[in-house]
Amino acid sequence: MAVKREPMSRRDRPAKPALSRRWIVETAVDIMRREGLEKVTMRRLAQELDTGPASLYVYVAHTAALHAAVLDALLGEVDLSGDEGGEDWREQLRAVMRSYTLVLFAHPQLARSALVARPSGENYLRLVERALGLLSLGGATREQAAWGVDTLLQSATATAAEQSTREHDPAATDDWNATVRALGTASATTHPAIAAHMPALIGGTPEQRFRWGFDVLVNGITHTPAPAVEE
Amino acid sequence: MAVKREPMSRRDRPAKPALSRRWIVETAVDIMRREGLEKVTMRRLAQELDTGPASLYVYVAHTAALHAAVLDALLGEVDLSGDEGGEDWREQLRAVMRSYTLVLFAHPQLARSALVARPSGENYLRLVERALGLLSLGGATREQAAWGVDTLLQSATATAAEQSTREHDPAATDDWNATVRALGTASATTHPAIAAHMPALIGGTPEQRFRWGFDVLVNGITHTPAPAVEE
DNA sequence: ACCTGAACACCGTTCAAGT
DNA sequence: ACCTGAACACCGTTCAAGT
Repeated sequence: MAVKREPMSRRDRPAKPALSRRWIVETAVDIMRREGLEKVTMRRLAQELDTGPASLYVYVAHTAALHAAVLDALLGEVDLSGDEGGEDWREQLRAVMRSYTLVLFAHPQLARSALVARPSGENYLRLVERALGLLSLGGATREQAAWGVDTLLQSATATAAEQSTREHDPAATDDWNATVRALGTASATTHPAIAAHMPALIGGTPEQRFRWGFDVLVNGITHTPAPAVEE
Repeated sequence: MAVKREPMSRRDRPAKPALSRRWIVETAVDIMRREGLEKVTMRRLAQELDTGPASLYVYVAHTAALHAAVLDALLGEVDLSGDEGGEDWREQLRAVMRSYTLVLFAHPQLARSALVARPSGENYLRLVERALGLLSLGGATREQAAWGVDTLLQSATATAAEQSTREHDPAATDDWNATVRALGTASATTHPAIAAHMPALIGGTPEQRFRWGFDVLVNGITHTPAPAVEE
């Protein structure tokens, strides 16, 4: 007996889920993992979702908001435990910041969008919460901790945005080479200080730079008095 | 008697100068001042120069390089004297960094492009030269000065990139509002540290933040030992 | 060497019209 | 309320062909 069945076409592949913000963002993350953030466009995403670009605007205000949502999803990968750091608040904070930096390094173009559109998703809040707690443990005042978290995250984000571009964008590599060349050929007579600082200006391993940059900020944050902010 | 004359059309307005990198960049700066960096596109620029976009590629490798050239031109406006600062190296450096920050704040979208494509023009070199000199005066080692300049410029640039977006881009204002709202509504039970740091997290005048941020970095840079970089 | 027209392969966003 | 087709107004970059 033939079984009565629905027309097959709809069942050949997993049914196309109804449009929803959640599903849109998941698909966007997918495209980013496979092809990079520059392919996460409204048009391309719509195509992947089997609809027209106009449909997305019901759930996403504009492209920047889409990228911000992708970023927050990625921040879910940050290890907030600070486990490697042991008991010391400073080492734990270092581990958290290292994890944050690594996530951004692994997804290059995202760091850039974080500088432009400050994230505000759940994973971002968790990260801020954790960093505030660790700085407080280290004896930072309320203002020092609050502004310090800002500075730490901004610095890590900016570093990732700079470095990442260099690694993945051929054009940006040119720019970096141009900078190195420009610094290198600055003559000792016209730019004596540059010449005198030369090996250091372009040297240092990424790990050395990360460690020093982190220590600079934490030392500065905990030792520089901040004015009180009123309610 | 009728005077014999050339066809007028060519003389009605200042003769169209021959294409040259110099003239291209000047025109680009012009468009940016009038309409913002987002209008400085290859196509728009070519139109302004009365030619086709393809012609520009003889002088400019790609759009990012064009924006980098515009940025370097703008950096000519930075006051390197540090005059307001008096005799103290620290106050002079603060004045220089303040001037740099103000230039970027005045030309918002440029800061963003500086983070992506590191500048390497003459004006950028002068700025680095000056900052290195002042940090050395303050007793920084070669490594501290070299890496410190990087950090100072990066921090100022990132701050401008963040703030500037908020001021000029309506969408970015939304994002900032979203962040403030997200931080503000983080409940005391799920995010106690955020709640505890609340007025400070989003508070402080730009001037307070600038001063504190600068002091954090300078204190950190001069007090944090850096490993030696070999030749 | 320098310049160009034309083409290729894309974008974001809006809006009137449909369900 | 949600979804869509179609349009508007743009992009960057390449390349064969010209001067």
